Parts: sequence; structure tokens; C-alpha cells
Amino acid sequence: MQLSEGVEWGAHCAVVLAMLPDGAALPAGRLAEYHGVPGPYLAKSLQALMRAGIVASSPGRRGGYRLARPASAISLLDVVDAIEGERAFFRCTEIRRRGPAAVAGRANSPACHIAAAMWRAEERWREELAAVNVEEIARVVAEGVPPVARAKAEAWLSEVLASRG
Amino acid sequence: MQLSEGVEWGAHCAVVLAMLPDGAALPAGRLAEYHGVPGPYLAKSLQALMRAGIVASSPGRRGGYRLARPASAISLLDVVDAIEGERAFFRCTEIRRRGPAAVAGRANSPACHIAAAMWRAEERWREELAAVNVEEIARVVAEGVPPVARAKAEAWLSEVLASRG
DNA sequence: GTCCCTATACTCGGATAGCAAGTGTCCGAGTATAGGCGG
DNA sequence: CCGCCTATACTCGGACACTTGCTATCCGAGTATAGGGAC
Repeated sequence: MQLSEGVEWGAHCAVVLAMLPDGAALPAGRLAEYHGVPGPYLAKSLQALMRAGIVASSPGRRGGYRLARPASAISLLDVVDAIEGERAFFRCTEIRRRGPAAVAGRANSPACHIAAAMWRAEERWREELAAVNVEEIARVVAEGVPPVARAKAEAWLSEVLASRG
Repeated sequence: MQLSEGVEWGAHCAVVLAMLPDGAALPAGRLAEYHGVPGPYLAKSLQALMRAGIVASSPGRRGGYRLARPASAISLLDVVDAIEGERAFFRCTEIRRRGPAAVAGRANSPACHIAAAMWRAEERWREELAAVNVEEIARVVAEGVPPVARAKAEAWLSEVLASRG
């Protein structure tokens, strides 16, 4: 029961993309380099974000990834669902209907109380993640990061963007 | 990102054990038979509940499993933690410190905002599960289950207990 | 000088191996019981 | 008739294969660009 690593990567990538100048795009390889993660595998997560409509990709020489909609309209939950898929944590297999005490048809209780509690808890989790959006994260990061780190990041980004014409 | 099947089994087993008469125990094989699940594997989950101090086991001929403390003192969260382990869903690998924009030592921001949001959401999930205890579930199940199903379950249980002397 | 064409280099995208964790199973160690035996 | 001893059958507990899904990687399809050539 752990989120895949792609969730962390996808979230950080979304934040970085939110800080790009309008119209700019960043290739998967550069995003991987910036985060120090294996490039080809990060591409897999980015493709998932693509399918979910969170980021948009441009092919070709000056192509790359950019946010598909305003950062304020992208929640952490969107990113998690895109990477992990939207299936529930808890899957109820109705084991109460399988043993010697099972009865046929609709004579069972209407709902499994255990599953209901599990899904309710999961809903709380989703609500909390839905309340955080990428723009907010980017703003907090921009304010909280020490000047020296911010300068390094901006220098790197400028160089990358300049080298792309 | 899915809970293992053992969580469902463990929770249902706890509820069944909560309905036993005082002093009675049920072997793993019987619990598996009741739920229609593979016996030897269920034992694995029961051992996890044992290590967590949720159930107690008695060896020997009339041995088996019983709750180690009152059902009202066992929450769903206890069961989930016992089976899944208490490690967090989200593990922050601090990828912001790994790229070309990283700075050494303590010059980084104090906390990763993404990780903080993830852990906050997880806390909501845990709070919700901690608010549900096994006694409550057992009561709701006992009230809600149709008479015919309840009769079958009680008949099975009586037979099992009788066959154990 | 301007327009068009072509070759290029770069991008994404899906298809392909490797590995860890969950899933499923088994057999050995230990104990309470039941029956038999001796007093 | 009562107490003790032994054999038994049943229980748990940990050690051993197998499958699914995550991790990591590669190469092919497609496109915007840059340069060169023709008009």
C-alpha cells in the first residue's frame, strides 16, 4: 500500500511546468535532469499526465511538455489519479457471501459496513488532496526557497530555454 | 496503490471473533471456511493481527484465535496498520535536492510542500478509520443482516463450537 | 530578395525486459486433550 | 474409585514457490526547424 514513485515525480514536474514562461515547453529529458531521475521512466509518468489532460505535449524540435490548463485548475488529486488510476484503495470482494453462512440472491444486507467505512475514509483523503492546487504549491515554493537555490534554478532554466532558440 | 486483500479478510475476521461467546476461540481454518478464502494464506494475515496485539492465539487441541482486547478498543485503523504496516502512502525522496538546481546542506526549504499535503491527506484518512471500531461494526451487522442469513451463521457457529467439545 | 523544398535533429509514444512485493502453499514445533493404566 | 502418564490429534508459526504490478529501458513514428537552392 504505497503510492508509486511516479506520483512524486509527476507532482514536482507539474510545479516546475507551472513556473515556465507563457508558451514555453520543457522536454521530458530536461525535466528528468532537473530532478535527477531516470529520464525514460519519467516519460512514462508524463504520458499518464498527458492522457489525463493535465499536461500537453508538442512534438518536434522545440517541443516538450507544458501544462494543459491553468495551474490553479490542477489539484494534487488530479495528478495522483492520473498516475495511479482512479481505482479505490479498498476493493470489497463480498467475502461475507461466500462461506457456509451465505444466502442466495438479495437476502444479504444491503451494504457491507466495513467497505462503507473504508470508502468514506478514502473520500476524506481525496477531499484533502483536491483542496490543494499546483499554483498554490508553486507560490509557496517560490516564496519559501532560499535565494541561492532559487538563483541556481533560474539560471538553469534560462540556459535551457536559451539553448532551445 | 491498493490495500492488500488481507485487510478485508482481517477486518471480517475481527468482526466474527467479536461475536463469539466469552472464552471461545476459532481456528484459522474455520475462519477461512466461513469466509470462503484460502486457509493457509488467511493464517498469514491472522499472524499479522497477532503480532499487532489485536488477536490472541491459543495452541493445542481446542485452541484458535480470539480477540486480545474488547472489540470496542479495536479500530479499523488498527487492523489496517497491522496488515499493511504503518509506513506512509507517500514517501518523499526529496528529488528537489538532486538536480542541477540543488544546493548543499541546509540551504533548502525546510519542508517539501507536496509531501506535507500528502501526509495531511493521509492523516484525514487515518482519523476516519480510527473513528470506527469493531464492536460498532459487529452491532450494525447483527442488526442489519436478514434473519435467514443470521440463522445460518448462528447454526454454523453452534455446530463448530459443539464439535470442539 | 523572397519563396519553396529538403534534410536534419529533436521530440513524443508505445512496446519490451527486470525486479520487488503481494499471493498462495506447505510442513515442522508445541500444547491441551482423551484414554488407558496403576495405585 | 481416583490420580498420573502417555499417546494422540489438533493448533499455530515460520519457511518456501509463484504471480502480478511497479520499475527501468529501448527504439520507431512524427514534426518543427534550419539551411540551401531556385526563381
